[in-house]
Amino acid sequence: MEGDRRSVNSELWHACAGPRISLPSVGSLVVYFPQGHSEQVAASTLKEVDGHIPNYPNLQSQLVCQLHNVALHADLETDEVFAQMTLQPVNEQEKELFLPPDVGTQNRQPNDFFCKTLTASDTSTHGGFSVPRRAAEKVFPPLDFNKQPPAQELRAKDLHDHVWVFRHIYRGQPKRHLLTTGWSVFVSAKRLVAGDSVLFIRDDKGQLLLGIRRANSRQQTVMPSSVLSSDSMHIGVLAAAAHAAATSSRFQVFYNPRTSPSEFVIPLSKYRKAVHFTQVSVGMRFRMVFETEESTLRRYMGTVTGIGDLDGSRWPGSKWRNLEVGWDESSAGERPRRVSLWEIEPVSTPFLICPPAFALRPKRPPGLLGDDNDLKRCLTWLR
Amino acid sequence: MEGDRRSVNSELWHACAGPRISLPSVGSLVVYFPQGHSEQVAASTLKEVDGHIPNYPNLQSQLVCQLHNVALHADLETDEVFAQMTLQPVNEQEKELFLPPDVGTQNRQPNDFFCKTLTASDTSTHGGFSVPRRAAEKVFPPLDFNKQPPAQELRAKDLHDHVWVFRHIYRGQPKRHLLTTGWSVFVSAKRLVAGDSVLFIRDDKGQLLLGIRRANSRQQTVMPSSVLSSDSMHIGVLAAAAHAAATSSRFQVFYNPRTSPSEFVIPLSKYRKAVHFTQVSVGMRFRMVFETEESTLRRYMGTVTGIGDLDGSRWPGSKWRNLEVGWDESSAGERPRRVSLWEIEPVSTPFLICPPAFALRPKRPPGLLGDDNDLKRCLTWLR
DNA sequence: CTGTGGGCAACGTGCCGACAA
DNA sequence: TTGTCGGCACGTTGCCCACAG
Repeated sequence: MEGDRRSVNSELWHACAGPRISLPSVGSLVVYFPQGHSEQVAASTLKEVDGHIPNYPNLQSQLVCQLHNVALHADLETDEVFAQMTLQPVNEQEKELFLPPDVGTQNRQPNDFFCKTLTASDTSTHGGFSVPRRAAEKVFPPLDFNKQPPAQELRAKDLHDHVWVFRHIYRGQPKRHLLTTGWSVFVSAKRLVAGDSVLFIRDDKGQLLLGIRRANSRQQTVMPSSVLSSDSMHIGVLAAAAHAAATSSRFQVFYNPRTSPSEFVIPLSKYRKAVHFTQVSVGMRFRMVFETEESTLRRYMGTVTGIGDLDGSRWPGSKWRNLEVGWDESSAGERPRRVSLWEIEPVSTPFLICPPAFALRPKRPPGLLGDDNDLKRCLTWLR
Repeated sequence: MEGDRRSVNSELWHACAGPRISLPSVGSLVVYFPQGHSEQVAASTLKEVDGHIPNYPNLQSQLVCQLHNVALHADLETDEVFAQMTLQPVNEQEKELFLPPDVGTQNRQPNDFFCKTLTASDTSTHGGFSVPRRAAEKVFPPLDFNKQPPAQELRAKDLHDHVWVFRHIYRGQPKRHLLTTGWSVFVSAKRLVAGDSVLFIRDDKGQLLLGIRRANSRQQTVMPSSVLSSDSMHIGVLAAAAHAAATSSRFQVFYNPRTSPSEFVIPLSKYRKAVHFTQVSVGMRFRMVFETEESTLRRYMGTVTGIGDLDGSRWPGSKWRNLEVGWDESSAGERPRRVSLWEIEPVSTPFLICPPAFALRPKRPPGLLGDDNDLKRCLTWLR
């Protein structure tokens, strides 16, 4: 077993992972997508899957599994958070025996919590860290304003239980909260640059915790490719899943929320709700949640422009990213061109702005692309 | 293909890899050992193979392959050298068609070359780098001794073609060669500490090259385990080899000379010479080459104490590390307890010091462990 | 011949309020 | 409210030689 590493503080892990990330409950049923896992490997190695990967004809595009264990970890070098999940494929008959009680663990951000994106001044060697007023008042212990200037020593634990000590002072004209002594060693130790974020939490016992989120644009851990060829990694992912499916035995999956393009272990209930109760059709309008540069959530609107296999030769009929989509705002072009059904929230099409002729078309059989002329005319009309 | 990275300078690569490392020639026939490859993964991840790995009954413990390509690389973060080999399993009948012309590429260290282990003074922030006199005279361009003091600017390329600039000066009482300006940025950029080594080469065109060798004791790249479970990595290695063997198709192997406990791609001619022309038996005396702390070669003497499978359940009859050995010098205990036949040089047993009764024992059938009492008495007698 | 340490100058780090966005 | 800057003190870096192993 690889259980010799201790799990890290769950609240801090989720704060570092960001508001969009939730993990399925231990014991519940989930759907595991080898394709998604492979995409995470591709994102980590910067190598796409090429033609050398053998087919695993007995490996389905999705495996219903029981989630036996979730361990939360953080990379020792980079502090990147990741989750180690123990999965076990379940047989068809077992699937109906027990349905999971809920959809996901609490992914709510802690209450006494703040997250600030670092400025050039925060990360320069010239000075310290400027703490937003409200943040300092919410999560730091109150200062003694009788002292001149008011100051105290802060101690905060990171994901590895390393304690960082900062001098917290309230000074300047106008007055502001600053972290001075101790700040620069933290910045250089964690190799923070302007654009990265720092977050502080006050937990139940009043202890301070702190974590970091690197800027979305920054390359996360570029897997040192010196150990294993990316081919072998992709094969390893598929062969491990195929072996587990064939023998109904447990296997290990590492999920990197901030590297992986999408979650690939989905609560079964969420999956079923999306697949069985959503009438998806070309032209359907939907919303989808993304994390902004400022680490907040934002919904973007889009339209389904096609339904079909992402990789028809290897994974025919897979539900993984089988929806082609377009986005209303063409400006920020970092949004995916393909999504999966469970990632989106359908929006009841406002009949007012779309002629009934298009909106009421009979649903096309899934997996088949129809003539897109109608759709194009509709979209043009919408502009 | 993963050929988008450029190969690095071969001479410099071999200098960094060390004198013990040689690579098979491109085009030649080699023997590939999945077990050895797996051991490299274990060394990189610090995770031993556990029981969760499926068996690949169709995968032999050794594959005869043609070596189609060798690309020399270096890790961008750590400068660790590694080789990417393209292998293709060959059929039984093909094996005899062409025998490789030679045993290995030139692994001789370059002529105009020196390697110095860094002292505390070399790596401290207090000063520069003290260049051994002979080394400076052999590889650096000659100084103009009319100048007072004699000094010049040195430019040297590393494995990534990054140019480092140093001020080379000859001063002090007594006079000595020093690198001053530019040295400390190099030390901190490469994260060198006392005990690591730096090497300089003057190539054919008079250009200076430089590289590093980290101290043997220092942990090399600890694979950030956040991407792939070590189980999946081991499975990936085995499944990739099994697939290639089944389809006679090419596959990629990454060899890390300084991380891997042993080479696992061996020239076929070397393998055959060792296996067919060596009468191995318990009690046999041999020598084996190791790299010392000072980056030089040294031979150690040992005795074969047993012959048998390293992993009888998974790899029965494998020649990989099937010799159990003891070493004459018990002091330095970092030498392996098991070796493979092609790693050692048999020494004709001096009959003078061992009673003929032991030395002339009939050879035991390989793979079977005999009664060790005779051997033990012999070894005791030798002390 | 070369590793370490004292002396000393130059430079960078880091704390302060001023100012403005 | 908070990001950046000039001012300034102090600690570190880095070049020099002396000395000794």
